[in-house]
Amino acid sequence: MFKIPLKVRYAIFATLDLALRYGEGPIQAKVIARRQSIPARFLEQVLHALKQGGVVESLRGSQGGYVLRRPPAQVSLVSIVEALNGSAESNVPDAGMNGHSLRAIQQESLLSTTWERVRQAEREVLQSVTLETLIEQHRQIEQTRAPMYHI
Amino acid sequence: MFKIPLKVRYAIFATLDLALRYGEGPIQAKVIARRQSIPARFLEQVLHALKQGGVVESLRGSQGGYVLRRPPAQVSLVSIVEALNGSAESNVPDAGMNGHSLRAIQQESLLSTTWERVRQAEREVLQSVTLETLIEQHRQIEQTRAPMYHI
DNA sequence: TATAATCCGACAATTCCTATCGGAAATATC
DNA sequence: GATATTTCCGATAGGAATTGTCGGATTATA
Repeated sequence: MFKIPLKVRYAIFATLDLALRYGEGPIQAKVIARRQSIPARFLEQVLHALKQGGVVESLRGSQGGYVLRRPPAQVSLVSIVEALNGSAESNVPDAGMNGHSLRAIQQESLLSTTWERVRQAEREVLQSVTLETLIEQHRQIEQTRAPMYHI
Repeated sequence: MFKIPLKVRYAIFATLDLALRYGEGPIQAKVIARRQSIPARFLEQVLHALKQGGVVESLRGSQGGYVLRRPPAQVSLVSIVEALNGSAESNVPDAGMNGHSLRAIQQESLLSTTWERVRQAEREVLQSVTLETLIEQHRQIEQTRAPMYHI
């Protein structure tokens, strides 16, 4: 319905990469980028945001890298998405009262509860999906892929 | 959570404008634009999309304009939003199998059900809100606005 | 015929998203 | 310590999507 930025997908697959190796020590952004086909330099930024959002722990310096802060089953997609938005995302383009007429404000208040309900609905779905969930789905896909070969 | 394009708001307030005058004959795009503070020329395009989506009826020529195709209580926000998207909106940026590696396809299939659930959740909320709903909310806001004056 | 309106395609302007870059700071290893 | 590695951070380029404008064709009214 509404467009989901590529950044979100990158973040999910990066954390999923970490989840698949949870407990094996830090993993470098460069390595994740190669494995998940994500532009390395861009991924750095995404991971940085995830760190600020408390999803991921970073270890600087040689042999450093990133680690999930919590086990995969406790990392929901909401936390990932919200980490990227910095918990801001005001939805109203320029709420700074600039050229905003009284009408524009009234219009906002009329739809605000609807938008809030939409956001809440989105959140609930994303909350119900964790990295663990995705790992399971991943395994199932891997299994059902082999039989595909003799078609 | 995910950004809602301005176009959507324009469409909602334009149809709401029609809803408030439902049964009083066609209303010109120019008039709606002025009343709702929407760029006139841009609104034309939005209304055109709404017509294609079956939300609105258009009458060409002098004394023409736009009319809701159905009573306000039967026009939900989903129909408005979907009219704007032309029922397309593939969500995957470039599913044309171009440079899409096998990995990219697998990644998509892993998240596709989640995205589908998100879209469905969005749809359900938008389906539950009709122009009639908004008119009622509008009236309530109008009523509670007067008392605000002596603060 | 004159006027008023939608229709339609093209395109300009702007904003947002994606991506890249250079270098600073921190850390492990030797 | 010196060096290599890696995250951190700000700046900014590039590109795509959104937003907005324009000219004129078409359709209808009067």
